[in-house]
Amino acid sequence: MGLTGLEVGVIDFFVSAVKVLGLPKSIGEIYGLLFVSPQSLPLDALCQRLNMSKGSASQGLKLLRAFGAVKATYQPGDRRDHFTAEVELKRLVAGFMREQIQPRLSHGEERLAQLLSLGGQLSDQAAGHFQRQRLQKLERWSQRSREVLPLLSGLLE
Amino acid sequence: MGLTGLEVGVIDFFVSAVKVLGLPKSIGEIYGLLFVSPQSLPLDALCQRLNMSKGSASQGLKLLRAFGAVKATYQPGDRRDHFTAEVELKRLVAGFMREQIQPRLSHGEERLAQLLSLGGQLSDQAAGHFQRQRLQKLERWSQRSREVLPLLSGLLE
DNA sequence: TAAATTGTTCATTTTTTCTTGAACGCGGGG
DNA sequence: CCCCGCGTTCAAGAAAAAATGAACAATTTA
Repeated sequence: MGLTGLEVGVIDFFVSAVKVLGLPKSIGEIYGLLFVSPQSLPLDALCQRLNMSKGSASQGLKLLRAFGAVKATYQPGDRRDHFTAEVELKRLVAGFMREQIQPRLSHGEERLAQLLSLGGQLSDQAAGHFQRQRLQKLERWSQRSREVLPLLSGLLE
Repeated sequence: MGLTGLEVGVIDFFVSAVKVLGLPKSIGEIYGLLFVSPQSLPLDALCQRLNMSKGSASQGLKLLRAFGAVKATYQPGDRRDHFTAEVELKRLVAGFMREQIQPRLSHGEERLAQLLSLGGQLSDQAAGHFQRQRLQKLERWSQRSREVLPLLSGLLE
């Protein structure tokens, strides 16, 4: 029922990792435990071993599944879903990009488009000129991100 | 004293951007205002125009300077520091990597080293074997990160 | 079909993070 | 030498994010 030293260590490792990514601790706990566990685990096993509420575990698993970071495996003779960690770094990164980065990037681009239309109304004075240049700079940044970020997944073959 | 529509738009843009990076809103506000401002601004101008406390502005600028995202420019006849936005994407990314990512990555590697020593004590049973493999997997991930992340800065030439 | 088991949702509470503002230190001028 | 302007620090308060747990579907099985 308690966790071994190794399990605690691995879970801790993932907790720090997901915090870097801006995700809640519970996500790291769940993924970490699944990562070290030889067997797939059902939701209530996660709750018990991690001292976590059913609600947290359910929400955490939902997000992890959306990333493709855990998969549900059918276990014959058991009505419950059992979960397993996906451990291919490339897939984890791809899932994170798709679910977290891309949507925000798109949103940012919409915002930028609105800014550009505002920019059209700028004066031809020095200040207006400067600000138009800055908006162009933002456009270039946006373009670069679209080019470079997808490459990242590729580098992890 | 108030902000123009464009200024609000740009600031908003950067506020969302820094949130993606896990940084506080105030950082985005400061950088955003400096980014659209043709002139360099002293601390108290930032406070006034952003309705922000001196404490926040000071701390925000400190972090932004550590990133190399703003530079202090000397203004003759004025005892105050004046600040300007650094707008080269490559440098911004490099600064963020250096100040935020690399330290956490190093910390993670220390943790991993500890885990590996724990792993030495694992049994030769199936479970121990499985967990040893997982630790190897973590080592490979760590190695990949060390290889790939530095490349990112390079791609932004 | 009733009862039991599994998992989800969401309002509330708890925890964490950010901001504030007052106190402090430092360096000039007067 | 003392005062004043500028900036930093940090304890306390405010705001934001996450966890809880109870209510609710859905699905099985008895």
